[in-house]
Amino acid sequence: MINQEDQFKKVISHAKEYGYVFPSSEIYEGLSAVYDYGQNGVELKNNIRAYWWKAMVQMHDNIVGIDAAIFMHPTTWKASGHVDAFNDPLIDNKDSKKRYRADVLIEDYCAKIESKIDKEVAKAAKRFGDAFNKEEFVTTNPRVVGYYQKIDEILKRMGKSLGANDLADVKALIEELQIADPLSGSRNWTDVKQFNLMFGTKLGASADSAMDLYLRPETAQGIFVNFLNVQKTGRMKIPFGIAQTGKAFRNEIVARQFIFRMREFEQMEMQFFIKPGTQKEWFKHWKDTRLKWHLSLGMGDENYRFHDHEKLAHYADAATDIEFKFPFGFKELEGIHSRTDFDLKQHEEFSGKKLQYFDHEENESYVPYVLETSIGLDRMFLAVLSNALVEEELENNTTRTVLKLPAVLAPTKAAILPLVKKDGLPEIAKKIVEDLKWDFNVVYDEKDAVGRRYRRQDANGTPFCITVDHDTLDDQTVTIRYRDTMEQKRVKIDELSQLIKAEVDEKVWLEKCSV
RNA sequence: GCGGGAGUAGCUCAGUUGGUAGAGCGUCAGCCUUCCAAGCUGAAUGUCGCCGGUUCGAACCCGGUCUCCCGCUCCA
Repeated sequence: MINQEDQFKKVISHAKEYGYVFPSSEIYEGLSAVYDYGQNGVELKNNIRAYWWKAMVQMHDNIVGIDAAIFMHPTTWKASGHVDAFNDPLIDNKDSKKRYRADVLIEDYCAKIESKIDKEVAKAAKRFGDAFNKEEFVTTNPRVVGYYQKIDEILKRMGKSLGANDLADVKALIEELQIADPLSGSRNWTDVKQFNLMFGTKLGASADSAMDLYLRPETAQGIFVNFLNVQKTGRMKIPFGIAQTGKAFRNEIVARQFIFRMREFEQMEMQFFIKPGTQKEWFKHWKDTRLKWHLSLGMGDENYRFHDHEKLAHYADAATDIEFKFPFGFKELEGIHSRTDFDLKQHEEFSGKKLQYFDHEENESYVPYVLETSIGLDRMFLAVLSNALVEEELENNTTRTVLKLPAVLAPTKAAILPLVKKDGLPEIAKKIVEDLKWDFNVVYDEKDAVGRRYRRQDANGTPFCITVDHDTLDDQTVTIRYRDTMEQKRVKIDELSQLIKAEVDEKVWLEKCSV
C-alpha cells in the first residue's frame, strides 16, 4: 500500500513523463506555480472543457456562452469588491513563525475589550438586580464608556492607516496595544506587508498616460458586465444562464500542490439569472445537476462530497463546494454559490447603468438574482489524472501502470498496431489509421513486441488497441483490446468506427447523468 | 513569507576521505516475428539546478540564488 504522498509524486512524474504537464520555462529552472500542458495534456484539457460545455451550453436551450476579455475596465474590480477584499495586510511572528492578518489581530484585540464590557455589564446587572438599565449603564459608566472610546479609536486609526496604505502605523498600533501572538504570547513581530492578490499591469505605451489594469482574478465579472448585452441580443428570458471558460490570475501568497493551486488557472463557470426569491430551489437544482455531471464520468461516487460554507463571502446567501478526493485529501473542485443580486447591483451603482430585467409575467422590472457554478478546469484535470493512475498487480506477478481515463476524455482514443512489421500488416494498419483519424485521435505504432506496445498505450491512457494480424489478410477482421480489462475481441474493420464511437461519444457518457 | 527536506540522463536513483560521472527502466536504429513490458546487436542523451568562492583540481567543501516537496498561513 503506497501512501498518499507517494501517490501524488507518482502522478506528477507520470504527468511529465507522458507529456501531460511540464513545469513552465523548465530550461530556465521553471517559474513558481506555473505549468504548461504537453501534447497529451492539451488534449485531455480540451476534452474536459468540451464535455463541460456540451453539458452546460449545448444541452440547455436557456444557457448561452460568451468569451470575455481578460482585461476589464478597472472600475469593474472596485464594484466587485476585489480591490478591497483582495488586499491583505499580513504580519509574521518571528518567534512562533505564524502568520496573521494584521487587521484581524487588531479586531480580535477589540473583541477582547468588548468581552470586558460584557463582564462589567454582567457584574452591574447582578448588583442592581431588577433595577438594572443596561442602556443607561453602558452610556454612563465611566469604565465602560472608556472601553468603547478605546475600541472606537483603535478601529478608526486602523481604518485610516489601511486606507492610506500606512503599514508602518498598523505595526505601530499592534506594538502600542502590546498585542501578542495568541498562540505563543510573543510580541516579536515583523513589519506588516501588503499582499495584493490581483496582478497589475498597464494599458498604454507611455508611462504617464498609462492606465492601471488588473488581470482578472475571476471570470465571473465578464459575464455580469455583459448581462444586458446577452439578455437583449439573445432575447433571453429569466431564468437563463451565461457560461464561459477562460483564464483567471491570482497572485497567491502560497501557490502549491502542483496544478491544484496555480497563479494562472482556467475556470469553467456559469451564471444563472433568476427571479429573486427562487434562489433556494435553484441552488438545490444546480447542486444536483453539477454532481450528476461529475458522477457521469464514473470516477467513484465515494470520491465526491459537498461541503457547505459556514462563513459566507460578502456576496453570497448560500454556498457549497463539491469536493473531490485528491491524493492529498478532499479538496474543493467546484463551487456553487447563490450570489443574490450583489454583483449586478454593484455594477449598477458604479456604472450608473440600469442592469435590470423586465418580467412580462410579473409586469415589473427587477435586478435578477444569480446562481453560480464555477469549476476549476485545472483541478478537474488533476482529479481525472490522479484518479486514473493505477498500478495493477497481474496474475503473472508483474505490475502494469495504467491510466484509466474515462474514454470520453482520453487524449488518444485508439492505437492501431500491426502484429508484426511485415507481410503487409503495416499497410493495412496504416489504412485503418487513415480512415479513423477523421473521427478520432488515433496513433500508429509498429515498434517492439505487441505486448510492450499494449503497455505503452496503457500508461498513456489510450482506451483501445486495434491489432492487425495474419487473419486480417483473409477475413478483414482485427482484434480490439480494452485497456481496463485487457480483454480482446475480434471485429470487422468496417465496424471499428461505430464501435469506438459507442465508447467515447459524449452523448453516451452524458446520458449517465440522468441515472 | 517562515521552518524542514530535496535538486545528478526522459523517469527512478547510485556516486567512497575532493581527482572533470554511472546503473536500471525508457528512447532511437537494426536483427528476431512472437497477442500482454523480461530475446539479440548497436547508439544517442548530462556545463551534476544556477552564480560565485576555496583548491593544482569541486557533483562532493563554503556563500548566495532559483525551483520542487512537506508543515504553518491563505483560499471568492
